[in-house]
Amino acid sequence: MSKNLTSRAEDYSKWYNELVVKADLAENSAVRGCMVIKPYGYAIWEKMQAELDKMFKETGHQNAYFPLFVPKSLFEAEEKNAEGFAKECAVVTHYRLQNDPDNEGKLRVDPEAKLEEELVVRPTSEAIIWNTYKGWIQSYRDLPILINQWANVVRWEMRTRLFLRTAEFLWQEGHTAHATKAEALVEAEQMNDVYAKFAEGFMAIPVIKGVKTESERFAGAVETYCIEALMQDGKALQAGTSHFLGQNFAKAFDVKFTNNEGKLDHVWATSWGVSTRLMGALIMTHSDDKGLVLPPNLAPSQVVIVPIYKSDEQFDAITEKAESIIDELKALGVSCKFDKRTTHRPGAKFAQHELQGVPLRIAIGPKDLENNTIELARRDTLTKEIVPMDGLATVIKNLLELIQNELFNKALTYRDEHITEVNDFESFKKVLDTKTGFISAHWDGTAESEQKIKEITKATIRCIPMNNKKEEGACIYSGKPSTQRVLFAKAY
RNA sequence: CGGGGUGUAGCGUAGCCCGGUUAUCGCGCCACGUUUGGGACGUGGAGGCCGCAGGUUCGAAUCCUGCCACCCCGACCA
Repeated sequence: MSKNLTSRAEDYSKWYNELVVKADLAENSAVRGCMVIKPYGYAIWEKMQAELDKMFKETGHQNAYFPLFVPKSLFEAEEKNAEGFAKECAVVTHYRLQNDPDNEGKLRVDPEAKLEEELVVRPTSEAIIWNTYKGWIQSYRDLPILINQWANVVRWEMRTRLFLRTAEFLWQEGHTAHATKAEALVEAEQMNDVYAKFAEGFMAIPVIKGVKTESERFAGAVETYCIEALMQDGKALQAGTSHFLGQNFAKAFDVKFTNNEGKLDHVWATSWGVSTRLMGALIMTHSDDKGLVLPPNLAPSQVVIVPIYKSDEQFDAITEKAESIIDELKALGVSCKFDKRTTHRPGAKFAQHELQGVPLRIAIGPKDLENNTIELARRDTLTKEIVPMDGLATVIKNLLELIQNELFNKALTYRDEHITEVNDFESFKKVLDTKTGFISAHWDGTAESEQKIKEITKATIRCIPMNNKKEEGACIYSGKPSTQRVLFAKAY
């Protein structure tokens, strides 16, 4: 294992993989395509969960839990949804193993233990949930139902990458039921707004809100809202989606209610989700060649204190100082860890905390004891300064807020510089190959043109931005008339 | 599932073409000592069914056959 990460310029993909493993976020497991999320990575995910969970509850949602398995007959009920996910489903066919008579010490599937009906391991939970909702809804008085679940799902992907695409991943999925179309539409848009606010305000990741084209839409949805982020290598990442499902699932699962006029109608639905993929977005938005850069909101420890000492007396004096700093920070709601390991030298600790993205590092040594100062180092800018002990906690608290804002602004500047307006196909291809990023271009609105552009350039329509400006133009591929520009990019 | 590649210590590797001492080196690991303001140094030590199963041979990490696993490129995708 080499000391330094592969640089982003050298091999972005390699940099990403090394960073995930070396920063101790996650690693590949014995199960193909499935990762082990390690404590440090999971702590970051828990920070995301806590904030999202709070935001869901503030918008009136409750948590519940539905089964991992979906009977095949339920799964296939909503045809488009089933068809969309069929190719990547893990299926349980048996419920028992037995000793293999032909192979001592080995087990085999008991051929006698075949299930009457196969169970699909959920790739998403609409089917089992709507089958359940059928029993919960009779009247408009039972609506709306506003439920979220934190769960794992399985999608049998051909090619996987830590956090970005794994065969099993963690996510939350909201599933709501409404009496009217208008209300469901408001819900779907609201949750997309929640995701955008979370990504930008909490994770410092700028996103573009928009709707998907028909071909990119969630299987079974009428409209898919999304937030799209731009990574440092110029590729787009879908960071969250919120679907207006119309009455598709209500019809498939026969979920009807009596409205306040006494008429029977199908229920209107939404579903929305974000996953551990956000970890990938976090890494690829902020981190650098020295490792992870965490926005203060997401850092398991916002500050780390590294003691530098020669004698036990010095160490004791530093410890006393460190503990008083920790107390003051705690009172201001700032988390701080004292790295008093005796097994590593200061240099090694500096390097490790940089690799793991701790936003601020305090070093206290003999000189600081003498002068009543500390050395304060910023992870994002890699700058250091000597700061007096007096009033330190407030300085740190303000600095953390500043870092949070500056990370967002830096990412926003990069993103905005990488949205290029293009009016012909040659320029389109050139921008994709050289500058990369989002391309704002006219499109004739047909799936054919979209598909051709994808085949030729590998770029897809990431979204049609919300409140998109109407503008007359000609499709960059077909030359046919267009009423608005859409955002293209190569995507993860 | 198509095309290419790789399996040697926890990780990264040399050796393989052309079979022949005790399987190479680095990192990491352990012990002791000296160190500690940017990834410490010295000395000593532990760690290997050379992917698995057959075969050829006096002798196989090396040659042959079969199998397995993983990686990369495509198709698919939160």
